[in-house]
Amino acid sequence: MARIRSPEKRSAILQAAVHEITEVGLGAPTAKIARRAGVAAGTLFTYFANKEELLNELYLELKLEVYTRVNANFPHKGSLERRARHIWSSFLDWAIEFPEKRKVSLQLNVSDLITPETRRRAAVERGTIDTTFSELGTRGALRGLPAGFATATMAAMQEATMEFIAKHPKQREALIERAFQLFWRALR
Amino acid sequence: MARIRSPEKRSAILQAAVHEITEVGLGAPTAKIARRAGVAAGTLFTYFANKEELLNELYLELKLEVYTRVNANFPHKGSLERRARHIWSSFLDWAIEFPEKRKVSLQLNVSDLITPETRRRAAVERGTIDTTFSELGTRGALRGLPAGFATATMAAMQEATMEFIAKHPKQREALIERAFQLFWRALR
Amino acid sequence: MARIRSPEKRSAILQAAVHEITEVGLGAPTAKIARRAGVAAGTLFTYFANKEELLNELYLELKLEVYTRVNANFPHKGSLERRARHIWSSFLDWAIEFPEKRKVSLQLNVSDLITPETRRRAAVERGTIDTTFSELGTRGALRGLPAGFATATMAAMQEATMEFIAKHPKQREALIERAFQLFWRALR
Amino acid sequence: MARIRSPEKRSAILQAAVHEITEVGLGAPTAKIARRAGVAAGTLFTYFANKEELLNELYLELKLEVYTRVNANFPHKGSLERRARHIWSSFLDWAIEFPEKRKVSLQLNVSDLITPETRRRAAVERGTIDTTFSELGTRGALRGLPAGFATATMAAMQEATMEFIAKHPKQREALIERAFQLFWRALR
DNA sequence: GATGAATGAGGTTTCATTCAT
DNA sequence: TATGAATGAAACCTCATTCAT
Repeated sequence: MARIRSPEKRSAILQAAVHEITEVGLGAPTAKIARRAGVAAGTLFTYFANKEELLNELYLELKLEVYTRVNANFPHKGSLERRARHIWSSFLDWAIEFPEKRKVSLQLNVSDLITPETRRRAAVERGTIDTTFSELGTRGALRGLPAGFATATMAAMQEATMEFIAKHPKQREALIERAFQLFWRALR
Repeated sequence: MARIRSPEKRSAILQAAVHEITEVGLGAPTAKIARRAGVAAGTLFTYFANKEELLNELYLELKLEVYTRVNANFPHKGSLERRARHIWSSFLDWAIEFPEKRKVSLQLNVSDLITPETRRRAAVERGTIDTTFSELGTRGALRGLPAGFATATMAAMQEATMEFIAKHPKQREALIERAFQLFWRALR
Repeated sequence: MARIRSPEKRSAILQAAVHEITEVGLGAPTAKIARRAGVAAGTLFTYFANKEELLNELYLELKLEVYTRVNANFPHKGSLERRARHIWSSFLDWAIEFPEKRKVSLQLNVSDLITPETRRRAAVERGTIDTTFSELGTRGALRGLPAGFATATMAAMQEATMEFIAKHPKQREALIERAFQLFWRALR
Repeated sequence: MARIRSPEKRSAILQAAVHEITEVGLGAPTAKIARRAGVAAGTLFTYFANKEELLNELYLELKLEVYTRVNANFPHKGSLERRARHIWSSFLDWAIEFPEKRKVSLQLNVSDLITPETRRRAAVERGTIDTTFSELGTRGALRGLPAGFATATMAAMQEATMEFIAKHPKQREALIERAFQLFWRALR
């Protein structure tokens, strides 16, 4: 493997994996992923040692993509609420813009194929988010609860929100804001 | 009369499925499930037409098990908060008592193998819960949000709670109560 | 097995076998045959030791049914042509009346499951037909050809005739007669 | 470039199928066919999408092989009888030379696995034969009978002939000629 | 005798991965 | 490096037959 010859092909494979997994789940055949990516079946294995590695890389890629979103235009100097709201909407915007990616991310999350090591590497990149939330955790409602509870709660409430936005896309903006208010009221 | 189809065997298969799926995911081989249930490979198919049906029935079984829990000792005449707290703790108790079942339930949830029909049948059994939550939905914080948002939010926050209880089993009772307070404060 | 308890059930099974084999070929499951016959899967095996025996018996039954037809009203004292014509039409009438039986008979014929012994037993019952045809064989066109050639030729030409009658049922009578004339002209 | 799909392997599989089907019928396992062809079980499916396709292709292959025989040295300018006799003997020569192929062809013929489309494609290739026989059909004995009756009759009488040649191989040439005379006398 | 659940060998097909080209 | 044919283990499922009831 060593040096990767074509980053485009690598991306195409990951992209194709998202589509295929959306359609048929994690059991999606590597051959189909390769075909959709426009490469030969064997080529996939010059970019990823095996299917498990492909899925782990995909998991990482998706997480990083989200974190990149959050970090863009992050209001480092804003109030806690302002920063929390930024994280909240960045996440949701991404999830709404790429529903397939979100779905795949969910599947990978519950799967045993993603190694602890991969999960650790993903966590490392969450810097900004964690900073904000650890600040939240020391305050009021969350005091005494384990660190990370806020993040988990947010993730959880976002799930609920996304589900409803999927069903009522027109009310999107209102739903995002109303849901954030619930979230914020709970944690404040 | 021939031997009659035994509910015990059916249960054993579902039980075995929970174990196997916990270990290797939804790809768990039917042959292994059968072996673990103590029946021949072919016998599994006299109880479930095919793997998909097995998984759908398992999904239903798990959901019903939870709902049965919730309905036991349900304080029909209690205050809204009292009823919400009952639902909250029943759910969590079950999830904590049977972590494998919860894990499998999660996997099935995100899987495309569970048909809309199965999901509908499961939803039908949620009577008590829905009544309570629809009452919640007409009030304060949730007014104007789609019906069902409360349920989804609870489910979501419970996910977060369970995750932490799994990591800190000793603080179980405290976590359940603290998390409920967050939840209640958000929705009230 | 010994004494057969219910000839009706035996018949029902053979009848059901005809239907099932018509639909899915000789691979028709014994379980389906049994169900269609209105008996349990296991019951089939009290009437026939195994599937092979069932098929052999079916083969025999079908052959005997045809021979019975031919023997009914057989013009023992008619001319050779008259007798040949009787055989010709009896056969065709049966095949047209029971196209499913004919189809199954064909399938069994080319199958290796029918033992030489069964074929021999069937042949034994062909008395009248063979007498007529052996008479034919000593004459004109067939002299010097192996005994049985006439029968085979008739069977073969009837195949052709049936195929066309199946497609043009209205011309049935005319086709039967025209085809017989061809046959007769050839052998005379 | 990777290894290219080899026509030899494809042929080997079809050839192996002929042997296996001769021995155990259309239920012959694909695994055995593959082994006999000297390829891995999975390889069979890179040449044929599934067993049904394999059988359909085999049917086609066998038919085409016969038609190729008939077309070789076809006496396009010969008399009608001369051309009919050529068809007659070409067919029989092939059937006698490759009794296994003939047997398999018979099995496929009565099987429901061969699609109408495949049968149509096979029919398309029968050009020369059909021309000759349609000419026959307009004459004497066959006038008024559906087109194709001559072909069917020939096929049928050849069946009878082959059966006898199989039992009396020494009289082969004589039988072929005598049988043709019967055929010709009938249709003339 | 009748039943139909139970069995497990065996069938077809899929698929991650290898490797000749 | 890229290709895709080749591999063969393993998956799901079927089915003739047995046997407890």
